[in-house]
Order: sequence, then structure tokens, then C-alpha cells
Amino acid sequence: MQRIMSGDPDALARKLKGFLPTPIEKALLAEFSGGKRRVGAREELDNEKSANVAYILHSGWACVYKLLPDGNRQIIDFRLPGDFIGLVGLLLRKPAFHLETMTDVVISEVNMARLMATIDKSHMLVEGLLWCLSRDTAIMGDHIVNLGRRPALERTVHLLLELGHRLGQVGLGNPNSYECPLTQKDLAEALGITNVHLNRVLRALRDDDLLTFNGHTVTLHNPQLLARISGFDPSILFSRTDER
Amino acid sequence: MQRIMSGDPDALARKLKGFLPTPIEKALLAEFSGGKRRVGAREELDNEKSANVAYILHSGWACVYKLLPDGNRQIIDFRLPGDFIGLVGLLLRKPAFHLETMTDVVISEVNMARLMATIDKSHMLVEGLLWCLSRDTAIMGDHIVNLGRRPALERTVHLLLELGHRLGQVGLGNPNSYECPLTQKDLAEALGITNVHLNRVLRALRDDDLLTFNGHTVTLHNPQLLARISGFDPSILFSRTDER
DNA sequence: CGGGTGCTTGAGCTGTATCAACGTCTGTGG
DNA sequence: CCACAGACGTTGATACAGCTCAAGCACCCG
Repeated sequence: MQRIMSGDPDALARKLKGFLPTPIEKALLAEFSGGKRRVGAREELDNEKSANVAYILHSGWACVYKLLPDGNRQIIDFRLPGDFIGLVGLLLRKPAFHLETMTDVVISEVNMARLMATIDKSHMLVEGLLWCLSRDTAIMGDHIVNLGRRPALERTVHLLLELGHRLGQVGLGNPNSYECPLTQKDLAEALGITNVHLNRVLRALRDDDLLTFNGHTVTLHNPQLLARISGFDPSILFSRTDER
Repeated sequence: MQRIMSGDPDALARKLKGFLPTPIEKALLAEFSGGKRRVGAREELDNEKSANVAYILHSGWACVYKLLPDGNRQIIDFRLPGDFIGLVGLLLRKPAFHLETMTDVVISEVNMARLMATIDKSHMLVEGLLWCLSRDTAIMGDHIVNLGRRPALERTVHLLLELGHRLGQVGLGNPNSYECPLTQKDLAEALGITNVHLNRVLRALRDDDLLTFNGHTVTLHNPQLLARISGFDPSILFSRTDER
């Protein structure tokens, strides 16, 4: 499976299809997504520049994180194909979070002028952009609930279900199995637990035949039960026009 | 101190002043904020409607939360005068979070048509709205770091510093002391700990002469030390045009 | 073949939860 | 004006989830 970094040829358009009623919007978005380039795995997306530029992630995985004085890091969100990266920093005009690729990726750049020029041309694209921002915020709300109120096992399951649904939405993987380039350390940094403890959690899940995470592939053996255990609700991930 | 619920007569305009270069924008925003009404303390902001309407909070406190199957709740963010409430639900067109007032409040309603009509008239207001959304997202990022990586004491301090700065920004309270209508239970629900444990944390802070929280007033006795302890950085709260 | 990176397991410790009781304040009705 | 109820805050005792430190294992790549 060397296709981890491949993605929908136009994942963002797919995600926003409800906001692209006419060929005009489609063309605007296509132009907006132009200028693609590759970046290698495990590279910082330039932090100095990030106050002036954001990215559209076309393929591959990235993450948004913060560093603590003691060197620990908290991953705030993983970014998947079709997601914006660093929009918050661009709109605040100061770097808000650190950004790093997890795999080789294909991205294109967005600056403020280009963003405003594009959304200026279409009401629907303004709404699409606002929808993207809001969805990211809703996802972060879920992460807050996850960290604040769920024990490690439920927390782990919840995040892995979320990632599966988000990937499915852009045509990568299916609900029960998907490619996942994360190490246990990465996952633990997102879950607010240690990699040692995550390892034990994963073993428990494997022993109970609920879920396996082998380093490249996540397989859900009993999605309904897992959803119930973790209280996962995919509805906020989808726009009202998505088929489900 | 009966003035907990009072606020800057126009907290939102104050927050967005960098985005209001001409009287035209000021007038648009003023019109946009019209139709104020009161709502009592500890009331749910109608959840059914929240897919179609958001609010501007003019005075008082509110909170955004999620409920878990076991009845526990996680408070995701407190909303202070000048903040939007429920924007995410409006833009996603489905209720994303529960909303509740903590005190008597004054709010005005915003619907999608009104929002789009207003931002249609001014580039700067689009940017202001995007800035508000991004700032809320940045705050939630801080909460994720707080919950994921900081022990209870640092976590508590961090949140109380954040609230102080946000209140100061709209003219309520000063950096070292502010009115706070929260119960220990409320705070604990935001911090992802139990009220019993929060109580012990608060006593430790009081015993060490760092901070007091008496149920109505938060007093920071050593703000610099507290900021260092908790790793608090206020910079993302402010727009580039704010005086600091 | 060797070294690195990530995974796995164990032993002991600690921060936070749970459960339970008691104290304190405030508003209300007799 | 007092008595009471209810909400909120405080404290103690005990349990356990998750952490730390440490060692060993397995795979991959040069």
C-alpha cells in the first residue's frame, strides 16, 4: 500500500460540492486550488510565513499542533486531503499553530488577497469557506470533549472513527478500514496520553477484537459497537448536501 | 457587585475596531447588532432553532458545551460580551453544540440571510467575521492543549488568565481582578476535572497566595508568575490593531 | 550485519476520581 | 425574625487510570 499519499484528485471540490451549484463556482474553486507543489514527509510548513499564507492540502496527511515549554507537544488536529491548513493563522494574521506534514503531501498556497478576491466573486464560495472553518471548529469541539471527558480507550476509538469518516468523505478508505500513516507516538500526542499507555489501549482493543492498528492500517472489526462505546456521532462532519 | 451582567455598550464593535475603518462599516455593524433582547440566567439558548440562528452576546456570560450519554457535560468555551454564540451551528446549518446562559444576558439574533447581506456590503466586515471565527478556533486550540497536556493546577490558572484577558479586551475588569459568575462546578466542567478536585486546586492556589476565586471575583495576586506557571500567551486573543 | 526507530511489556508511583460527610450561605415562608 | 431547605463549597479516605522509568524486542534500511 504505497498509496497513502494519494487522494481524490480534487478532494476540496468534493467536500464542497454542495456549495458549487454552477460551473462558475467550480471554475473559481479550481483556479483557487491551482499552483500545486510537493512537500516531503515530516516537514514543518514554514512557521514564519504562516501569518501570510495558508494551504490547501490536496493529498497526504498533516497535523496542527502546539509545543509546550517542556518539549511535549499536543496535536490539535490532523489534516486530511481536502482540508485547509493554517487558515486560522492567515485570518488572524499571526501564526496560531505549528504545522507539520505527516507524509509526502501535495499542497497549494492561499494568501489573503487571493482568498478575498475569490470569495468576492461568489456568495456560495463565501459560504463554503465559512462552512470549512466551522466544520474544523466543530471537529475541535469534539476533540475537547474527547480530552476532557472520555477515558483513554473511548478517546482512542473516537478519534480513529473520526479519521475514518473524514477519509471516507474524500474518497479514501471505507468506513471499516483505512490507511493511516501515524505512529503510536503521533496518535498519543493527539490523544493527550503517553505512547506507552496508548500501546496498552491498542492491545486491549485488539484482544477484544474491536479494532486493529498495525502502523499502516486501521481496521474496525465492529464499527457499530465502537461508535457506541465512544459516543461517536459523524453528523457534524457532513454538510447538509452530502449523501450519507 | 451587581454589575456582572453589564458590559461595554458595544463590545463587539470594540473587539472589531480594527475592521471598522469608516463610518459606513460602523453603521453596518451597528445595524447588524440591532434588535437586542434579554434572556435570564441558566437558560438554554433554543437548541432546535440554533441551526437557523446565531446570537451576538452584548452583555453577560454564556457557555458552549456538549453532553455525554452518562449525563456529564464538557464546557467547550465560555462566551463573553462581544462574542458570537452559535455561529458554528448557523454556518453548518445544524446544531453543533448546546448553548446556555450563565447570567442574565442581552443578545441579538443573526440569521444567515442577514449575515450574508451585511458582509456583502463590506470587505472589512467579511474579514472581521472571519477573524472572529478564527479567534474562537484559536481559543479552542488553547483549550485542547490545556486539556491534553497540562495538570489540573496549570490548567485552571491558564483558563482563568484567558478569561481575564478576554474580559479586559471588552472593557470588563482589569488584568488582575475580574467578576466571574461561574460556580466551581461550571469551571470544573470546562477544565475536564471534578468539582471536588478543582476545589483542592483552588485551595492550593489560595494557600500559595497566587490566586483567589471566591465565587464572584477572581483575583490574581501574581500575574507574571501565574502566566509562567501555566504557559499562558495572550497574543492570539488580540487582533493586530489592538493596543496592548 | 549493525544501528536506529518504533513497538511491547513490566514494576512502581502519582494525580485525579469516587464516595461520603459536613459546613456555610442565601433566600423563603411561617 | 427565625427556621428551614437547597445549593454550593470544603475536607477526608480510598481506589484506580494513566504516568514514569527501564528494559527488551522487531523490523527496516543502509
